[in-house]
Amino acid sequence: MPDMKKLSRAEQKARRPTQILDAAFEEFLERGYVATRVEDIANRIGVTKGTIYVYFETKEQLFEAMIRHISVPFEDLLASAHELKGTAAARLERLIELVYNRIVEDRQLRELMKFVIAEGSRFPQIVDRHHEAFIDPLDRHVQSLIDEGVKHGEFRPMPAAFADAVVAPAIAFLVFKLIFDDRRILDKTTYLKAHLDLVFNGLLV
Amino acid sequence: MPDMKKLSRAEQKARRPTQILDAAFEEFLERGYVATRVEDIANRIGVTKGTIYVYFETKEQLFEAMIRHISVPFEDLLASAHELKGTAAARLERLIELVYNRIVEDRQLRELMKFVIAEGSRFPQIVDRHHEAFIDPLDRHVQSLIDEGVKHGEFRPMPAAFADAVVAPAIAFLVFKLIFDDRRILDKTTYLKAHLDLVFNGLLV
Amino acid sequence: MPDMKKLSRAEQKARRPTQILDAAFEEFLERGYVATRVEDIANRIGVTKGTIYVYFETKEQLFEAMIRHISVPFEDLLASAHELKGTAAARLERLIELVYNRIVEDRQLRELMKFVIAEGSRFPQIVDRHHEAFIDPLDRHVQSLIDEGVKHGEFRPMPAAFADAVVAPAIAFLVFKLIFDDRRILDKTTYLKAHLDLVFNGLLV
Amino acid sequence: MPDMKKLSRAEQKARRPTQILDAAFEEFLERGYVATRVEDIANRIGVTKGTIYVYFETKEQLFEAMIRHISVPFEDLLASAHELKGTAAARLERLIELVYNRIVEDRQLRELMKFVIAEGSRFPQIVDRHHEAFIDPLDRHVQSLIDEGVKHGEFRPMPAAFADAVVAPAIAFLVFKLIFDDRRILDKTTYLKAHLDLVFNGLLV
DNA sequence: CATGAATGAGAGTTCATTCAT
DNA sequence: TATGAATGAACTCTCATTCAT
Repeated sequence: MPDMKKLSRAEQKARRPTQILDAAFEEFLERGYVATRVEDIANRIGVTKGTIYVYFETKEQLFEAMIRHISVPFEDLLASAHELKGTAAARLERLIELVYNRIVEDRQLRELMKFVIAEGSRFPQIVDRHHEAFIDPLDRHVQSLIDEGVKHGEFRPMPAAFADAVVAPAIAFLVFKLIFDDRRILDKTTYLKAHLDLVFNGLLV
Repeated sequence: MPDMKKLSRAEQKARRPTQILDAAFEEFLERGYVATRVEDIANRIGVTKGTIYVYFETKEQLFEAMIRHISVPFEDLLASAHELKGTAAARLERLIELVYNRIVEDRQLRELMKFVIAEGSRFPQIVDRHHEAFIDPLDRHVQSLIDEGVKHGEFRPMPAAFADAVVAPAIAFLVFKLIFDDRRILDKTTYLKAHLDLVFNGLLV
Repeated sequence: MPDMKKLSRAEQKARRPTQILDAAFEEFLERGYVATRVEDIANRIGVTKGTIYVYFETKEQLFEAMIRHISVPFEDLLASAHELKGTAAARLERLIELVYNRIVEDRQLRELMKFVIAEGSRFPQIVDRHHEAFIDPLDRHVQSLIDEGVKHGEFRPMPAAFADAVVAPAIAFLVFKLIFDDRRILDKTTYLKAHLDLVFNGLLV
Repeated sequence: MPDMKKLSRAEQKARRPTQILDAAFEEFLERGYVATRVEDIANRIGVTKGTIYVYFETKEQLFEAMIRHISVPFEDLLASAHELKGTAAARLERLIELVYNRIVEDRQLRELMKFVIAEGSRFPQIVDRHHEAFIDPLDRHVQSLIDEGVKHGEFRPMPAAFADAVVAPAIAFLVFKLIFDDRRILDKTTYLKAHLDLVFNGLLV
């Protein structure tokens, strides 16, 4: 029976990096890369500046590590998507739902987009990585569902880049959540319903 | 024949504020609010940093003035939209086209979105102003076109927030242009075609 | 009958220096030499910075000119003192009264002492000039009255530097007025009475 | 035998604040609050400007701390005065002597008066504090000695504010020492003798 | 591993002074 | 004579980074 109450020194030590990265996430988010002080990150977990430098060589490397830390890719989401059964339409609908759920539940995913936009010109790698890890896989999966639907006669033939258009409302939803945060409440259910209705029915009679 | 070679003091002075604001736009864009040095803005137009302070009291006020400077609202675009003739569908299609054109042509509009996201927590006013001046008017106009189309039997009845979903792909297009800038080419025509196809035909057969 | 209402341009011009010096006095007084901005002095008389430099080469020279401007020596006071009649005691009493009156009435004299103390190490000349123009003549005159009184048997023989001690309470009164300005009211009459009583009666029975 | 050559970190640290305050005293004295550069204070003790900010938040707070640092009140002097024996006259004479000694020996006390006059309008607290800690206690003590002397028939009845007049020559002495510093030598003995002679014998035969 | 005193390279801002108008 | 745009040096304060303990 392991003792859960107290962390041994070794465990403590092992958690430090994660602790720092979590604190860094909050601080960098709130103030941006340049305005965040290493000391604020340290204070947030009750250590001093120097301690941060024990684990990370520079503020820049800490930022990059933090980005890697919060970038837990869509793998699981796409894995779930692959396991779906049913028509292409049903599976696409379910996938879109999963994406909305993820956007609402995973704050780090949302804020990662903020870092991509806000710090993208300072840290170009994160832009590329973000595209490779999130946008592109999602796009491909949606496109393959569309292609399948078309092949099976479920969907009509579509122009190029249609997957982008299909996914776009979810992206816009994410961006609005980012911008307005808690200032304006965006209701996921309403938004999702409108999105699905658009995708599956279009506008015309 | 007037002497065109040099600007008189008076002319020079009249141009200074605009000149500074344009330079500020470029610098703030490239490095963000905090990392931009007032001196860089000054250097960009060949003056010294003191000169900036002749026209703007603080870096903060300069930033805010710059944001106002680049926020030329959609008024003209919406005015054009109001003058459109034809069915609701035709007018909606044309409006979406106009929006894409604007996104492609108006770099300042695009980058304004970047400032909203990146500096929104430092300058909350710009978030609200952006919503009032851009998002909201566009949304309302689209919604009124939809309502009209529904009334005339052109469009089927739609769930709430449908206008958001209809506009969303344009927003996503803007955000992608922002993020990838020149790193990845986004073809407006392809994107627009997919968007319109989605809106007017949905996905299903 | 001269037109008093408006100053001609020439008159205007002739007054400028005085106007500037008066404004300089107020500003330098309030903030001290270093913290006073040439622009504040200009604003006070409704002109711009540049105008000050038409009349004075540097801020330093302006300060020095201001000091000279407000240093209207004791000549008249001492002249009045010379015209006094009566016993040495009566004349000394009257002189002390005149000094108190001057301290109370002549704000510039009082504030000159402040400049001497506050800016003395930056402008050593004003220290010397102040001594020569004010302290020393007064001291000498008091000393000569004392000597005369001693010679006539009015006063007992006195140790060296007695004039200083006789004048000292007036100096202290001035300094307190300077320090407390309007924060603590110092009543001239009470103070003067105590001073004269001390000088003419001492403390003992 | 302890190693005297170098101070340990801890010792160094403990001394820093005092070291800084002493250096600040000298610099502020020489140039006044506004003209003193934090860097000069730092250089004086061989550290860099950043170090000052480790111990004091702003130049203003440093100045105020410095004033508190040099304001070691009269408590000991008044305590000594309370222990005096003898007639009221003898005790008053001794008190006046103690005050002169203090003025001559305690440079910080003298210069405090300079700060009160020169920076009083920028730091009004120091004016009040100075009055409460120095002027007022001294005045009260002198007044109580006078009252006692009057009660015992040693002194004749005196008008109001007499204590001020009795103390005034010492204040004037202090102010002159301040103004002329080393430019003009003021001999304490001569001055004190004249002062006591004035107080105890007045001017008249 | 953790600390925090110290550094030093800036960055924002101010202001005396100049000079073309 | 008067203006005020422009300059540039100076000054306060900040903060990533180092290193002795």
